[in-house]
Amino acid sequence: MPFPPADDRIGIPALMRAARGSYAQAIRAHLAAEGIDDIPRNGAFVLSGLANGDESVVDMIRGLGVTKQAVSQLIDTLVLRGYLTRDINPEDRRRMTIDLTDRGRAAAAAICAGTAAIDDELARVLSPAELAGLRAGLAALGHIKERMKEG
Amino acid sequence: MPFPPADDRIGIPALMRAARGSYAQAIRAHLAAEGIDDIPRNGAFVLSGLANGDESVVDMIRGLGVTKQAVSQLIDTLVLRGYLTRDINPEDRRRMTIDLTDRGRAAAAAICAGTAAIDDELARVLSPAELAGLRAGLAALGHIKERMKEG
DNA sequence: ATTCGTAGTCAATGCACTTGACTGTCAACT
DNA sequence: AGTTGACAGTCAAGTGCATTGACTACGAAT
Repeated sequence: MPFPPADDRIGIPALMRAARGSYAQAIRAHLAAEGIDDIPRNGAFVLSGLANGDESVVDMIRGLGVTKQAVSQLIDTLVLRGYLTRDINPEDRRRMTIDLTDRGRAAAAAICAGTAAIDDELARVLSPAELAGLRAGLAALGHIKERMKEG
Repeated sequence: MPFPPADDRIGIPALMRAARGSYAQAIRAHLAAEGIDDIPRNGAFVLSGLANGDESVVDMIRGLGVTKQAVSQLIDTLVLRGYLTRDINPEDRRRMTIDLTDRGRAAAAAICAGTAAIDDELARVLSPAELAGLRAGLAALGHIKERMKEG
């Protein structure tokens, strides 16, 4: 392991990479154990978003960092696979109202259980202070681009 | 922002997603400022790996979490774009010896500067304790899959 | 000399995302 | 009312990056 590049520095890049891959795999494994193996990459995010108040495509774009077209397609395949329904919203006929099917609700539950399991495992391994640092650090990374523009 | 799904829990998923996107963008922006805009996604990892001791394709697979074919292709395009050279290793003619060109060295330097800048920004924003927590947390996430299998 | 494991590439494929153009709907202004 | 502009969403085509499976070439061990 000749990485990370620097020495006394944080070396976030390598850590980040490893974390992201491993984390995604852990969730996928958890879902597979429940017999769910046809959820596309960002599908988990959409499903749990739906379970927590999101309703239309635009609602989902915010947290997701991709274009509306991508979300549209994503929803398309989730509808196709029986996780969602999509209907015109009568209050604003431009919008779509996306809803979970039973299958979708089950999947969303499994996803939440999976992330909760990861959270629990983290809580078991890390001290409360480390946990807080992790949250703060990830949040900071979330804004890092804007911050560096200013600074 | 109806997210994250849970309440008193960590909500790592959403944080993670935001962090990863923002972080990648920050690095790309930094490279673009140096006139470098044709580095593929994992290219930065390969270049800085090269600058720190990696030599062959197998060396890079370890940290990267992708197949050897993918790495091979990645190197292919980096060679094509003038960042790397690739020659047969005379000591073991199965292996390839990958080397940075001048252009590649410049890119690697820019990448290291970019990640260092992010590290610095993090150090400015976070307390040392939070920083340590971030590192520990990311490291833990990196092993989370194996850990959860056991537990 | 055979056999096996390793390093790497080739070719085909698939998924997810992007851009650009488009439809349909709402809201505001004259 | 009629027009203009912004917004929600989809369609279609193309790209980037990964995957799988089969293959070549080389080295090491028996």
